[in-house]
Amino acid sequence: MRPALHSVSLCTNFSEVSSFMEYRTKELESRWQSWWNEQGIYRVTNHSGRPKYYVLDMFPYPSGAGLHVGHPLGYIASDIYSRYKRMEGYEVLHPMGFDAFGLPAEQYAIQTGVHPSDSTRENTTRYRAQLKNLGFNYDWSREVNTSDPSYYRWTQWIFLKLFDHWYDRSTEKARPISELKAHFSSFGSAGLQAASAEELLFSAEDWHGYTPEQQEEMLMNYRLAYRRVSYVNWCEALGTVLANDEVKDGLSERGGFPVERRPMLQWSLRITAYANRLLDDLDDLEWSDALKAMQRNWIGRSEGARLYFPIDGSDRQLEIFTTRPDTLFGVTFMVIAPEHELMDELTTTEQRQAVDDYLAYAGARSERERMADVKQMTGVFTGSYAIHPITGGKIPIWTADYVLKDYGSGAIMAVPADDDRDRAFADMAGLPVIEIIDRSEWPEARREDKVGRLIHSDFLDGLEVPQAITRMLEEIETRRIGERKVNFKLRDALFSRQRYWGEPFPIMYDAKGIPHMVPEDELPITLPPLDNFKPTSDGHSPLARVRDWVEQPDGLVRETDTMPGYAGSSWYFLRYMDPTNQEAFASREALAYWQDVDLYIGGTEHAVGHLMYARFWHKFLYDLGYLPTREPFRKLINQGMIQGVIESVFLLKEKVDGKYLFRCAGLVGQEEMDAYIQIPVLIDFVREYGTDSSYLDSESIQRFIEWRPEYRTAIFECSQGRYEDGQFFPRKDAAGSHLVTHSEVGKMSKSKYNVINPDDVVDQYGADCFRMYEMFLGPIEQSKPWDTKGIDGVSKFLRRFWSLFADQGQWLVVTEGQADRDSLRILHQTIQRVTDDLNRFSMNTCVSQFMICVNELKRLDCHHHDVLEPLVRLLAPFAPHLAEELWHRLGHESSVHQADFPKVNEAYLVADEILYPVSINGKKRAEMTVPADMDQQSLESQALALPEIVKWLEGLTVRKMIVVPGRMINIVAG
RNA sequence: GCCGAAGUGGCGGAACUGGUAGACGCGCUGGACUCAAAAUCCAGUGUUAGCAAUAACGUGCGGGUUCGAGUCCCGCCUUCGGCACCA
Repeated sequence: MRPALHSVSLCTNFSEVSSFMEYRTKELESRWQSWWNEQGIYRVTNHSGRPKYYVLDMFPYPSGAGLHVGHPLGYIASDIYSRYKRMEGYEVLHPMGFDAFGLPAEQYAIQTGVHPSDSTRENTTRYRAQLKNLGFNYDWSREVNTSDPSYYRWTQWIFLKLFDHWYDRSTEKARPISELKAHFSSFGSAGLQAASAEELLFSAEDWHGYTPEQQEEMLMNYRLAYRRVSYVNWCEALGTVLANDEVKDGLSERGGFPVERRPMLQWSLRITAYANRLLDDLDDLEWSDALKAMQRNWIGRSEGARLYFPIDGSDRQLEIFTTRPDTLFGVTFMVIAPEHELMDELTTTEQRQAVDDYLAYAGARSERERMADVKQMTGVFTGSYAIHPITGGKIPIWTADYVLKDYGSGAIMAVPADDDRDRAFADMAGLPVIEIIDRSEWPEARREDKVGRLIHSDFLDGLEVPQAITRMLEEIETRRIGERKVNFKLRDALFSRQRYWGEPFPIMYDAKGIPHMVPEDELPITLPPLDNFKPTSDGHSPLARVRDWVEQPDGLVRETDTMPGYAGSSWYFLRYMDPTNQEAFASREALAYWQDVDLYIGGTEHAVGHLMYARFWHKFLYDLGYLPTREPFRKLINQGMIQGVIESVFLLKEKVDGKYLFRCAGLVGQEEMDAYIQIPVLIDFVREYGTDSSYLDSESIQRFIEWRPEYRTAIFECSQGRYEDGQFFPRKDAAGSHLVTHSEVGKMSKSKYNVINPDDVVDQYGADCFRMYEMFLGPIEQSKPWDTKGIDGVSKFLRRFWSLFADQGQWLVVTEGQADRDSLRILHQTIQRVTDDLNRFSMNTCVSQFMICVNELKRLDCHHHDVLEPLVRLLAPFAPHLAEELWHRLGHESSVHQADFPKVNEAYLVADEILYPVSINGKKRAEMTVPADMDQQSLESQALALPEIVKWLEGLTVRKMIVVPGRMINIVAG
């Protein structure tokens, strides 16, 4: 074998000869990053002859804090997979962009006066640099930014389409408002099956008799983007309305300010129209069952009946929804939500005062308070009665806040005998209970089990619950007192925000308040310049202050609210397909080519919010004929979080002699924890960070004090003595101070001072090493704590990989000629394992296999070109820089990322010999190595002849032999 | 409370369809090289007993199915994530 010394001149910008032997990450990685950039190897076209594959990352909100090591986990996995797919021959769309509108930039602007567009630009620049530093194969020419007018022009355009369409339930499809008007004009509401807030009944004559304003108001009942008065989460401190998923425990998710409920005229999106399809189409998606369950849960479909209870002394009736129509004879009272539209009408003069007091009380209660005392029932009698639709009996109507305005019809029939909440309320209010279900045969059963026999229920008596439900549903329909109904927990999505930093609505109002669409050719409606970002005192967006923007020459005024964060993120995956198109959000050609996202990787935090809205918008655009697919994201993987270790020190709540006292965690007992506050410490100060014994020594206490000067005079009580005023006073003859810190695994966040910046890791170990280490940590879906110590193993692996090519101060040591069988076997085993594991997104075991392979090749002292060349291609998706370097050193001039992915040759996997474990009654007792083609009989006899087996079988009879070819032999004896 | 996921060495984790539990890496121990250190290389490392060969035990707990269970079934416990007065 002769060493093949490939010419150095192949690598053009090579200056130093010595670097040929040394693996120096920094120079090598930046060199290849710029080369890829110059060569444009990650550019994709919309008309390649190759099959397409679309790999998408959830794009980030560019916060001021920058990326930490947790963010790139999913990006690395998608980068590896998209590189693999490209090498497999696909045209791979793998883009990145920024979800750049949002509250933090606006809050920052209020605090500092820095315009959100400036801070956002700065943050995106930083993010982009951090991402590029990791060597991702994004096609940056397709970058999108939701706050860019050329992007949000199309967000506004989609909004106009939503405004201009309604949902036809008979065809399960969105249709233009013009067709709805035509229907009203000819037939009134007759024959219409539409998604709407309420069912309106009117004739064509009625329609023609309405004023334009009245007509417009009726259309609002059907539009997919519509205005309504809704009770919203009003946050005084932020001066804005928050979405349900932006409120946590009655406080704003960001900032933790109190939130109250307040009525406001708001834009909403009629996502409920799509509830059925959003639910049904989940079945075909390759999402985790857990995630699908979350979405199903959120949609919350339930089957039951809608019933109408006449109101005593009125021609109105009370609509209720129930999943248990069989319990109708057990109704002893009705409850309406405090916000119910009939509230005023139902309140009698005698009860007026009591009701008003209650409404004031309920309205002032925050979500948090309501949640805090779930079991505490409150409510008052309205004074009115409903008529039981079958028995004709009078039933009192109460109001209570355990009934929710937005679920069902905002009113219930209360059956205290069969519902815990109704029972609790009846007990509180002293209302009667009629037992209607005999559950004596099922003493353990609960209501949800739907078992038992009906009693005191007229024609239902003696029936089992399921039969009673069916029977009652029939009865309801024959008597025309209601109908079968499917109800959803899903609510329409609130779409207005009283903020500056979001998409303006392409809507103007005339003098009568009728909204008009801004013509398409006037889009985008851009945000006007502004320097005061505070909301107005009456809760309007700061845009309301910009008079010459709001008030148009023709007398129209602009909508001053802006769209919420999820507007831009609900369709960004489509824009990547054709990001610079001026004529459409994406060309038909591009949409036809890319179709949908094949693989979407992102965090679980968007499980219901973003993923639900994006599916809704996608389906809407599909209905309008713009998209060829029903669902946007075919396969979805949720990456876990990378957590940090939060290090904190115990500070005694009460000062000692006017001084703060910190005490070593080792000296604080469980039971006295309450006496201390935990102060997080910047992890840079902590010795043995992340371990049980992490501590601060004298020097790091000093740094801590410099960092938090308010503790300058504090006493630090350590296990070995006391640290005070810059001096350590040891107890007896103790050596040094050890203030043990408390370590717990938790979120990596700026406020916990435990953020690890990927740039620092890359600086020390290189991007390839960082990437592989993140993958090596464990399964992609699992959350796990970051531990910098373990990275040495991966770093060592990469250097060993390198040393297969250049070793011992020699030049390239790659040899030509026939490779030996052992080397080829480990190579092909690795190809097989890595390919399989890639396809099931088991990146951590890929890395392990690479390590096993390199260990083996080192052991075999293999430097064969025919082994190393495919290995470089195999490693390329994982360590793109290193692979590119070695690829070029092997004499190639084009990129390794455009080479073919190696294919396994099964011939090399066949082993000549097999090692069989031999067990007796399932316990392994011996091993034997035999030729791979040995037949079963010989295997059995050879196993029985093994000396260990003979010894163990003494005094036993062999009853049975189990031989699994290639795997194991088990002897059953007794 | 409901829904979902997961419990394996000192640590991160592996074990694909029920077939040698602990791959790979970290850490630790010992050794080589070195004046020394780092780096590198070699060996060992589940627990218990034993000088050892070896044996027993061992995948959260209790039971079951099976020749054989980390893997399947039944019942519990713990942790994490989501939802939470949903009629």
